[in-house]
Amino acid sequence: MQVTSHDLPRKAKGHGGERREEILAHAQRLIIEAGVHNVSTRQIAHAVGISQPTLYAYFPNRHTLIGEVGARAFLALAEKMRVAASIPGSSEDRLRAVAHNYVTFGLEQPDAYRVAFMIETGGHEEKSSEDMVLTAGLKTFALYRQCVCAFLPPETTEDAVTMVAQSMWASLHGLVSLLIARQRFPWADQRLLIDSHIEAIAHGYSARTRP
Amino acid sequence: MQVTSHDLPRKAKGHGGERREEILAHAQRLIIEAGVHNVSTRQIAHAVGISQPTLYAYFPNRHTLIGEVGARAFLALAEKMRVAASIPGSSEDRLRAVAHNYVTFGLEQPDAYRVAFMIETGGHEEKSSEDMVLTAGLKTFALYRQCVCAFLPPETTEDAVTMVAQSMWASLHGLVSLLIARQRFPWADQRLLIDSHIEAIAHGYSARTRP
DNA sequence: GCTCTCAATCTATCAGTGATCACCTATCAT
DNA sequence: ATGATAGGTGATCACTGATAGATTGAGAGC
Repeated sequence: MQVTSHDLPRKAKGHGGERREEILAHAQRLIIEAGVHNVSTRQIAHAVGISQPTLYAYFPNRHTLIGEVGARAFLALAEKMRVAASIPGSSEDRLRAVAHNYVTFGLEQPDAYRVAFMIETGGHEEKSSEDMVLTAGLKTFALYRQCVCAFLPPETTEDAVTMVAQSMWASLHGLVSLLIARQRFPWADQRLLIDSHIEAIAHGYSARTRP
Repeated sequence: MQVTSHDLPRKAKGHGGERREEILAHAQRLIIEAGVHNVSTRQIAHAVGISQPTLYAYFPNRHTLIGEVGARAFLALAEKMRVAASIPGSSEDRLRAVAHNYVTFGLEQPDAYRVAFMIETGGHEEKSSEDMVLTAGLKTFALYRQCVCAFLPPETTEDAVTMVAQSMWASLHGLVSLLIARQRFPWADQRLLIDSHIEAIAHGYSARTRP
């Protein structure tokens, strides 16, 4: 739990934004190291080398700060998916690849994933914070939706595409979040489970040629 | 936020268990009313009419107390699924009914569901607490697995049944947890989405007669 | 160079949290 | 009646997120 407290001098006049970035970077690191619930504002401040109240000059509250870290995790996920979305092959292959990268991201960076998806809004719903994650989420979802769109028959309506994409995403999220949150559950062989899950998702919405 | 502080006298000698039940009942109520993160040990104690340290005579820590509330929510969910699992019709109908009741439970009692499924173990993994939820979870899962087993071809191996059941459950959980946690996301029509999701889950693992 | 301004940051402090301690006190078997 | 003990307490600890008000220092204008 050794945290570096460099104690660097204050930022120049117009460069408060840099501090902001530093804070976010350290917050992300600490969260990944120790888990969301085990990181306090004081720890973050100390890691950055500033006093705790200074955080509140950059973020209205802890929730918003964590939320922004989550939003960035979302974008990292989007990047991983974007890579998979541009491999050669059939649209189904790409969909599978995207799904695979999605799951992999969640399992490799469980706390980033947790922050992005499993953060509980305390109920007060402070717009600013929630919107931040929401916007990032929408951006990432749009990317996923595109893959789904290419996978579905061309005559599918926009609304139908959206619905299918949301359904598929939910299925992926369900597996990842459960694997993360319930590690001691007697899961089937993880590799098989993931592959089978992704296969079922693709098959579930493939042309329902019910004779 | 008015809480009843009856201030009833102490329990008789062998009846500490009753207090325990009272605590759990009030904790559940408060959690459902205000959300998991907005309920403190002091609030629970005050609602029951005892002092805060007394809680620690019945539960080793807050996490365990909340965990037990979650475990009970699990059992309530199991009961709802059990009802759906015994309706007449085909095994596929029953599977759908169970899935529907699952989703409904989550949406109607989001905080019970949150406690049961979305509680973050702080990482320290105190066996007692985690096992409690895990045991209840296993019991509920076993029930679901039974429905899945009846739905699958009789020659399916035990391991395969387990895997499919876990995959299906994960899909259901994904939808419920996302609908709960991201209420402001621009979801498709909720009724349609749920029906379509359940349909896709069933179809995803139906006989893959790929010609 | 000097000074003034204001962003950047600090110290001090708040109320509330989970948890622990040493200590009462009512009940019950004897 | 009495002693053991389950049941329950007030005081307190270390820590949390958050706020108020004072202070520092970089840069603009002169």
